[in-house]
Amino acid sequence: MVVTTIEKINLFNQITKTQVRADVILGDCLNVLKKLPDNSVDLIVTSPPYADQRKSTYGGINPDKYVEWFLPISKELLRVLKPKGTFVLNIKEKIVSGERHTYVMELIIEMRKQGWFWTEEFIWHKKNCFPGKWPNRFRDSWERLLQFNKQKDFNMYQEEVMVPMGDWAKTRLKNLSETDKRRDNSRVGSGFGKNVSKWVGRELAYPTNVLVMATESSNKKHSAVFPKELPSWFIKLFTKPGDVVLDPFLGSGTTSIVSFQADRNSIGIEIDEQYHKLAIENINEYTK
Amino acid sequence: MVVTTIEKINLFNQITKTQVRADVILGDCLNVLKKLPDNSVDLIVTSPPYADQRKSTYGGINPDKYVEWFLPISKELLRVLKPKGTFVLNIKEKIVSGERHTYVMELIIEMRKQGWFWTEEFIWHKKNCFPGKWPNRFRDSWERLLQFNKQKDFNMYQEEVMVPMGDWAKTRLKNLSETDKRRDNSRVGSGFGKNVSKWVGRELAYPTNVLVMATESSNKKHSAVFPKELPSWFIKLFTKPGDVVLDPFLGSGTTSIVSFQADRNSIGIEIDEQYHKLAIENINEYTK
DNA sequence: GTTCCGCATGAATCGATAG
DNA sequence: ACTATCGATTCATGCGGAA
Repeated sequence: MVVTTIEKINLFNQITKTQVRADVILGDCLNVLKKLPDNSVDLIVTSPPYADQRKSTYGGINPDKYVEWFLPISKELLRVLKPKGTFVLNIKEKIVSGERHTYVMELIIEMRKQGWFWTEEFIWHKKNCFPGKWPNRFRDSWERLLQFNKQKDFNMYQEEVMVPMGDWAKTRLKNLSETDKRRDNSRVGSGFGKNVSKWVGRELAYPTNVLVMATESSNKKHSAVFPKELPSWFIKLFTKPGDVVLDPFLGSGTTSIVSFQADRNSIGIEIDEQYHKLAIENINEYTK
Repeated sequence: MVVTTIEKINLFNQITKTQVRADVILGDCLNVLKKLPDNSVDLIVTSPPYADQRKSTYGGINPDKYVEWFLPISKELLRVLKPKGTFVLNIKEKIVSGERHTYVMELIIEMRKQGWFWTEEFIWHKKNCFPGKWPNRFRDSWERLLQFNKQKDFNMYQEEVMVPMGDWAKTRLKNLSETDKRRDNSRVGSGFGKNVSKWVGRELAYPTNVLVMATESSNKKHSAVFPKELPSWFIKLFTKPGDVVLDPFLGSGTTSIVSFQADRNSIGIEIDEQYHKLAIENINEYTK
């Protein structure tokens, strides 16, 4: 368990003392979740092991058993989430004997029966997807980001993720070249809102439900499951400083890192001892 | 019914006579489909009315009745499709009382029970999507393009839709040439010749399963459901000249136009008399 | 310091081979 | 026949070293 206190200077040049906790818990998420109190988490953002992936740590969940495996977990997540909180689930179906498996479709239907609202489906467009060539399909360059809520009324801070829309963007969109039509080079709607202050005075636009982000594959130290921008974007969108973010499948610690950096408390659960250790190392490194 | 004969000069400068038919049929697609013979269509590409859309023509299908309404149609489509043919379904779920409806999820599951293979889900990323702002969601800038097949083995002509590579391609090509020269000077190495020849002159890459295309908003005459590039892309990918393309919800005639332009026969079915008339007008205009 | 270039590295999938 | 493992395929990205 990691508990940290930091001092930060906020955007208005006022010195504030912010106490931010980053708890990294070793254990099976279902058991750990049962110990968390009701209505205590503002945002759950996670990327659970996909079917037949991460066999070493999760034993490789069979696609046919995936829904059955996940439903008890989502039930606990529903309990610990605050009424106005949000659950963002990063997932993609595997190909089984030449066709897409339907476990994600079934999961959505079953989670609604549990009481979840399926508010939206964002698309994560991975520009640098895995290479390969097959006779019957192209490379898979997108994943689902399913937004679930406990009720229709939830917290959403849209202004925090606005993206710059300069004149160049308008011109580009007007005069789409042949290449532009085929390839995505535009940053609008990509979810990049890093230095919004730099763009003050320019025109800002709301993003769409398609996020264009590259994976961080080249980082040798820790093979990040998803790029930091991804949880960071949802944290800015669905929480405010001081809120609590939960990731029941923490992996290498990405969610905890970006939560800490954004002054949000976080709870990360990881079943694998090696990943748990790695997560703590990464958090300490990125939050020095 | 429109029957047309055109003369074309093909790539080898040999004058050939190509007979391409574009049949545009007025009627309810379920009734018309029943008259089509088994295993006669190479590609079905369509954008059916979404739930509660086009109320005037289809009476506004209730989201809860959508699957029930579509299944008899998809059953006929399965029958008329050739064994190695493909069905591309452009669809997106509507928002019902604040959340995404699950009729598309249910449709996929039910169509598999009918015998369809759900091979892949392409994403159509609409860069210039409909403007607007809502307190609880962003603009919807993507739609599903569901690929269904009759069997695991189907026709696919991947080379027809290759896209230009990134800038690094030139560098890579240059380097390969350098390497090739060095190898030629230093050693005989018969095995290397093949590899190099594969890359020479190659500046194209295979696309992914995310299509970035802008909608055609400029045309005032008819609010086109999808841009011509969309059916055109799938026609090139899944058929060859002389094949038969079917669109059971033709609308303003886009599928027939691009089929004709690509030397594919087409069958378009449209229930609404005004749209049927418009489709014929558009086809005649674009194929002069 | 910049910019440029080479290089390793992926939540992959298929088909062939082996047990 | 059915499952398990392995090699081949392929391209955007960021890092590190070099000019």
